[in-house]
Amino acid sequence: MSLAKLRTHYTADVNPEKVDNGQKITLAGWVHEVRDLGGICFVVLRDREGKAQVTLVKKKIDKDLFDAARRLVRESVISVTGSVKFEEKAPNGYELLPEEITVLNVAGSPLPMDTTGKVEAELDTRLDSRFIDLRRAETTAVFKIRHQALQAIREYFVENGFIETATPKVVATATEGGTALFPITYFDREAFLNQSPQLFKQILMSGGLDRVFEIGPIFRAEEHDTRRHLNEATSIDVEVSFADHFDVMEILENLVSYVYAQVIEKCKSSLEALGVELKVPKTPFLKLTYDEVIEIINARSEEKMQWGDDLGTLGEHTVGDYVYETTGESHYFIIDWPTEIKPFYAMPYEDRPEFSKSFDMMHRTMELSSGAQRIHIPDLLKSRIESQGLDSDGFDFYLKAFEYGMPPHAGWGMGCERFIMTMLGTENIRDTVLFPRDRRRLSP
RNA sequence: GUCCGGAUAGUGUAGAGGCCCAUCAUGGAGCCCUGUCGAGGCUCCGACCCGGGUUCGAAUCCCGGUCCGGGCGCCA
Repeated sequence: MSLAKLRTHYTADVNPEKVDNGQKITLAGWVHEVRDLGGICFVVLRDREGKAQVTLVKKKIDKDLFDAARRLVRESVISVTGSVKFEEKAPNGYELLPEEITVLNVAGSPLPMDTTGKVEAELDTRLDSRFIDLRRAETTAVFKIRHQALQAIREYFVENGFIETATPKVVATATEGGTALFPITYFDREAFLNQSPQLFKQILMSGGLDRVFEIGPIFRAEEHDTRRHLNEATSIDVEVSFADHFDVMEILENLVSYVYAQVIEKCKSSLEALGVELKVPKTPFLKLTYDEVIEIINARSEEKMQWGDDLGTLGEHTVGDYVYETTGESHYFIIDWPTEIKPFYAMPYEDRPEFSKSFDMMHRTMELSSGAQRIHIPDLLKSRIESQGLDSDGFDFYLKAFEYGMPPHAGWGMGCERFIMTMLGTENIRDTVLFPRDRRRLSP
């Protein structure tokens, strides 16, 4: 049973440009629906790219084939060989007049959820039965777009002289402090799942790789419980030598608008399936200083902020709405954060060390990315680690890289799922991950 | 962690102390039907999260538990 025998075309590839009227083809996929009208029977076959109507007229076709078709069980896997008939009355402008229908596997019944869009299912139900959920065009569309976005990200980096790297996800010590880590057993030692490639990509700068990017999983053991947090997420990370924070902000905003443009160009049908109309964000993004952000929040929100506080959710929304109302754009930067509330590796300004050369890239609804120019001076770095209450001994492997020629450098990390979520306006970040890991969900 | 809300057929829902051996849709089984487009018509099938309590009577009220959703916190 060769593949060519089971499928010669995807449903979306059947059109007058590629296929002749009357040509014999084989489609393979799932039984989406069976509409038995008595004297005529329509079987809708669905594959990854779309749907095709298989039409059987009782009088004109073998009786056994007709009976077999009308008894097909929904969501069973079939392969149908027949001749193409371009027909205005058919949904996609063509139908398949079958000679042979092979049932490759029969689906059980009842199904865990509806695939036709007639009955909604809750996210939890959908995630429990992701294999069925993915058969819905809306769900597939999200992952096709995610794929295209990641593809565009790689293109952008490669075009701009970046090297793709892979750093360890199993590590000996906490990297940055702050977030909680998942402990694991590593032979007879305790180890952790890495929360960020931060320290490693900086070591690569000492190694002279100059411009690196990495797209990989990060793990956070926080017991947060919101629509925008995951315990296993995908981080898009960048580190650039001989650059400051403004240089890498430029890379970031250009990347974001490039990805939007590519998705708009290459994912038309997926965007349509989701009912999403995208607009390319205008660059450069607005830059607000931390001090300006405090003023905006204190002027416009119930929530009052003092210098040195981090932004709360309400504050993020207040500023996001302000930016959207005044510029019509959703993306913006918050720059010049207090050194104290940023990680130890953020470079303080030489002339006002209470401020750091750091930034967050925000979407109207949430934080997407944070970055900074990094400290490349070993003594300063060591004292910053200690002043944040961390033990510098645990950072030996990292600090060593700074003592034999570390160039000045800057970088950022962006949450891939949040990026996709804000792009598509999905209500829950779990919608953007095939098998999300959150505080409660460990399976499937 | 905290506050608020919720749990009814496979799925999504109605239900506010007796109207409920529970509504509707979808689905499944069967019958009718030659162009369906979420086809249509008829018949049947399938459920009150768990434990305790109040009451003559509980899906409905109360208490405890479990699970789920949302806001905030933590965090990216």
